[in-house]
Formats: sequence, structure tokens, C-alpha cells
Amino acid sequence: MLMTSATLDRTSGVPLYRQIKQILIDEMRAGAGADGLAMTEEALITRFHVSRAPVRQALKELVDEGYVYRERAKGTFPVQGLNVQRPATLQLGGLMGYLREQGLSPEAKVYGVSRFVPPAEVRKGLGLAASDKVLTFTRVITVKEEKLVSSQVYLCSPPEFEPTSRELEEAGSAFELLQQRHGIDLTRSEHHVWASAAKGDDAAALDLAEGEPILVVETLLLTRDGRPGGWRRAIHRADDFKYVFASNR
Amino acid sequence: MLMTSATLDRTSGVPLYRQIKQILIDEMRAGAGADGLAMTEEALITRFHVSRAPVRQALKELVDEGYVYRERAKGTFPVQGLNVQRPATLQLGGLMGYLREQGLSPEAKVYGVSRFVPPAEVRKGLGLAASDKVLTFTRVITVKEEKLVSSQVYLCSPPEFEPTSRELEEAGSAFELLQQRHGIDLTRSEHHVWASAAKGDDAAALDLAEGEPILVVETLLLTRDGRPGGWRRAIHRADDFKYVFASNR
DNA sequence: CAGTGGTCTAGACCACGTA
DNA sequence: ACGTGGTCTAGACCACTGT
Repeated sequence: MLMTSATLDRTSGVPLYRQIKQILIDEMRAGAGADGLAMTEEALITRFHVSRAPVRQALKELVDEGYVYRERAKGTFPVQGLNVQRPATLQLGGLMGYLREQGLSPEAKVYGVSRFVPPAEVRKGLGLAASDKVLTFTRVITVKEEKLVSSQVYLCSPPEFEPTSRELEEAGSAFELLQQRHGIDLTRSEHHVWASAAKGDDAAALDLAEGEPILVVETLLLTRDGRPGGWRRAIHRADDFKYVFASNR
Repeated sequence: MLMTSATLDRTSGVPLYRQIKQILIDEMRAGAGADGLAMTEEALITRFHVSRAPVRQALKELVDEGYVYRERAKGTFPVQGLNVQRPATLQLGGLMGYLREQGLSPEAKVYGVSRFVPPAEVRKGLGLAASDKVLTFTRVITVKEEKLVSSQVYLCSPPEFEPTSRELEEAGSAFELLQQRHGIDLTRSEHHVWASAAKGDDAAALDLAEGEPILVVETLLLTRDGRPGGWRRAIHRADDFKYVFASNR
């Protein structure tokens, strides 16, 4: 088998460590699971004609992303099973996109877009004064005529941010809209996940009988500098929705 | 206020970047949230009399762990709210320790320790042949006379690994035992979390009526090199157990 | 012993944001 | 223009592992 060895492009503007990283990923996917090649730093330095820094940065990111593991005085080795699909942590607000990728045809409905003072629990989580108003709305995602998830969203946003229901339905996520229009990125988040029995509004929101099981996900969203910027309570139909995430520690 | 500035110890064997990192964490906790000090690389280099590498490594880890954020051409800034307790992702098998830290008195009971061929679903997840045997057992954690969680665990382990129920109850985690005795560390994991209605064995395991809501957490455990090494299905009493995790992306 | 990754030094050039 | 973090070079010494 003839293997055309990839080389680096020093004029492309793409950092060397990213090119190295991508080449190694491609090679591992292509079947280096049969641990053929040695990924020692020295080998990569001589192979790509670079110094240690870009090699180490590439390997560092590969470790963080779970592609390889390193053992002191032993070497760097690819993890097994890179060909099988590994679950990625669900992106925030990326549920619509994910469902489409899965070949489903999700529909989003947004109700009750308004701006008012949130309930005490939410106000506390967002660290707001008793009179501060936030943008709020309800979003229901339906798949195959069945209501899959109902979310109540509270967003600390400038008064100028007054999206319509239509805009919120078309945008993949309200958070994306907020970033595009006002440069506010709510990239940090804290999730609380538990099971409960549907009752009252929760039951009605998903057309469930009282007492039926639901999955509740409460999320506090934070800006890069750690200030609360949003709060969301999502109710999922039991069994139909699974939260998936991986850890390397 | 007199501030005794911490200095580095080059003889302690502790890497400089770790010392720098810890000093910065302490200072931020002490109240640098009032963004008093500048954490630019140049400032830290001159302050600690080191080169750029340890400073960058310290800051890199602080970013990864959510203590600071960096903006190109602007600077490095502490995130707000470091004094309030942030949720840490629950350590695998660390539930007993966590409950004790919370001042509760959890009790663990282990039943049915044995070694046999697992059901098809588990065998598939673990990538085993039809005749491979694994160690299996059931573990129930009780708090205040109430069964909180019931786990069915399947462990790929050498035949010599034959812990007693007693040993498994006293060890914080079967995974710890496996690492201590055979050097097998199942550090990687993939979690699937959803809500369901208790029925059959699941209902009996937690003394619930049929149809009551439960939280199901299925976890595939992997070794550092990515080979499946264990599988666990945990059933949690609804409302009493919350899965908490944070993300910086 | 040689090879590995972990840590550190002392420089360099660049893109980008602020002033 | 200047300061910031992002990237890269070319060295160095160390601890640890396997032979």
C-alpha cells in the first residue's frame, strides 16, 4: 500500500500544530489503530521538520480531545475505537441541528416572548435585583407529532434585543442570535439533571398525564467572565431523550 | 493592607508553573475578583523571574479549569463568582465520598458478587466474545433509610480479582480496588442519562411502585488506551438525585 | 544505557485591539 | 505606536522506563 505522506504548508497561515494535529487524526482514523506508527515527539519533529513546541501543542490537544494518551518514558499512543462513533457532549442549544443530522424533522414553536421580572428562583440564580427585567419565552420541540421537550428560557439581554417568535423559531438557538446581534456569548454553563414526575404545567406542556416521568434539565448560562447571562429549564419526555457526555478523567 | 507576596521555591521539586498556578488561585479567591491585579504574561514573568513557558502553562491550566479567560490583545482576567461554590463534575464512583462530605451517612450494600457471561446488551457494549465472563454485582446506596441508587456493575477483570461483598462495600468504589490491585485504571467514561418509569426489577430495587419516575444512568468505562473495561447501569430515585456538570465551551 | 515525555530558558515574529 | 496573547525556534536538564 502506497501512503502519500502529508506535509505542512508554512504559507497557509494555519498554525503548524493544527496541521500536525489534523494529519495525525486523519492517519489514526485511516487505521493506525493497528499501532503501526510511533508518535514520539522526536519522530514527529524529524518527520515534519519543526521544533518541539508545535509538536507538543498538537499532542496536548489530541490528549485533551481523547484521541491519544501519553505515558512518561513510554510514548504516545492512539486510543482504540476511533472508528466507532464516540458521543460528543451535546452542544448548548444545538438540539435542533442534532435532530436534523439524525434525519428527523424537528419543529420548533416559540410562545410568549416578553420581557418581565422573573420568578424568585430564577432571579436568584441570575443574581438580579428585584426589579430587573429579562427576556423570556417558551420553546417546544416536536418530532413526529410528539412533543419531545419544552423549555422555559430567561435571558439577560439589552432592551434592544426584541426578537420575534418567528426569528427564535428559525434561529437554531436564542443564544446564537444574542451572540450575532450583540456579541454576548454565553459559552459557560452549569447543568443540573434529574428525573421527576410530571405535574401541573409540566404535564400540560408535553401532553402528559400527571405522574408520568420526565427528565428535567436546568441550565445556568454564563459569559466568559463568569457573569450569569441566562437560565433555562427544559422538560424532556422520558425514554425519548438521552443526555450523553464523555469524560477523559 | 499589607500583602506578603508569595515567591517560588526552585528547590522543592514542585514545577514552577504549578506554584504560579496555585498562587494565582489563592489570590483570586482572596478577592482579586475586584480585578485589582493584572495577570498579563509580561507582568507574571517579571514578578516571578521566570520565562514565558511556565507562565503560559499555568495560565493554560487556569483557563481549562475555568478560573480565568483570555482575550487576544486584551489580557487575562479572572472569572467572576469564584467564591461561590461551583459544581464539579461528579467523580466516577465517588458518590459515597461525596455524600459523606455533605454530612450524610450513606450506607452501601453489595449483593450477588459473581463471575458469569453478561447479557447481550452489556456484552456488545464491552466488545466481548459470547463466552467471556465478567465480574458482576449489585450495589445499593441507602441514605436515611431510603434507597437512593441501585447499580448493576459489570467489570472486565482478571480472574484473580475476586473481591468479597465486604471489600466492595468498604472500598469507595470497585474501580479504585481494581486500580490498586491490578493497575487497571478506568479513567475514561461515556454516560447516557435519561428518565424512565420504574418497572419490574428496577421498581423492586428501590422499593418503588410500578410507573414511578426514575433516573437511569448507563456508563461505559474505558481504559486509557480506549478499550472497554466496565459497564454500569445505575437507577436513581427521582428528585432525590441530581446530576451536575459544568462546561466551559 | 538510550529513549521518552515533563519542565524550563531565551530569544523571535505575528495578528489583533486600544489608544 | 504599543501592549497583548498566539505561535515558533533551538537549545537545556530532569525523572522515569525498559533493555
